[in-house]
Amino acid sequence: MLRISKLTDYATVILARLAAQPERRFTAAQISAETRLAAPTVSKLLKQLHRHGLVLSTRGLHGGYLLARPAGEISAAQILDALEGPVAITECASSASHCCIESTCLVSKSWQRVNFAVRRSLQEITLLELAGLTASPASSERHTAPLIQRGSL
Amino acid sequence: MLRISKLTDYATVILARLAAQPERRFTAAQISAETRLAAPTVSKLLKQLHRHGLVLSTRGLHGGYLLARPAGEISAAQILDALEGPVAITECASSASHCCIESTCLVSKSWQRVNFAVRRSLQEITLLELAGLTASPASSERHTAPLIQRGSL
DNA sequence: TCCATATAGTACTAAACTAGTCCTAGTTTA
DNA sequence: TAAACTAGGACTAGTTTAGTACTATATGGA
Repeated sequence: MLRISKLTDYATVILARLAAQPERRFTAAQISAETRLAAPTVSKLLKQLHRHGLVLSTRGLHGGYLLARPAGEISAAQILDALEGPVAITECASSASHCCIESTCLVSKSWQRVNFAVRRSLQEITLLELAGLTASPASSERHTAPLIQRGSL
Repeated sequence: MLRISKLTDYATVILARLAAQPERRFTAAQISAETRLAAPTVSKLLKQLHRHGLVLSTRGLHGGYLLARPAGEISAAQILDALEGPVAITECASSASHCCIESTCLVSKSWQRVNFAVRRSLQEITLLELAGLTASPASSERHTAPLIQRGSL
């Protein structure tokens, strides 16, 4: 359940690598070597991350990639959006009319609420945490917000 | 992102139908007719739900299906487990040795924690809520637990 | 100016997964 | 024993995902 694709996982690995040395400019080949991910895949993912504004790129000789923002300002939700797009939790939600009776769509709406709540919490998780770069993870605990408020369901 | 499969969605629709009349015994054909889902699909899903103990079945003439427990005691997590199995959020987590360097696996572990936290909150959501059968949804609000405790990441 | 080294974008292929259907076996009751 | 059910598995078509290849574009140094 709640799977993320391999490519999204790879992208996180790449971003984590960039986050570890925020000032260094990495070529796709370097990242490939240092993460042991296939070079074409790394290239493809970096292009996609660039298109969504998560990394900065420089072309030409001595070109390469750089994190667009500090790792603490990149959320897990942004990474998922860049890689997987705004995919809904159920397919029925977009074209609900042709297959659903009333009770069906009620169910779909509930799943949507679950999805929305999960998204909101993913916005709270930063690349810094995903990459394991937080010095004291417990310090942010007081900012914790309930992911799913059951009353809203 | 965070998709559930069509079949899981259908299963929820079926369970919601059963939950609406907890004492009535439904045949697969009746559920198919009343939910407008294809009969073979409904059959297949009911068998799967039975195998995981979510519904009771009676064979033979006048047989059919019945919710195994009150809707309030069936969680969204149980439904997902029955339909999609204990799938991890990342594939790498199960066989991490052949493709990952140290930083890679750190990332995978973080995703696992996210997954676990999401699961825990899905355990709090009942079929009653998914089916929209709660009289006063706001009444359960005080039981709300944080889905993702950022300190645990 | 030309060439080596980068990224940008797109198109294509193979593999895996999902959804849906069908068939046969087993169970119960009239 | 026949009719009305569920149980289980196998099979197929369609879609999605992962991975690769190719061409175009940009930069900087010899």
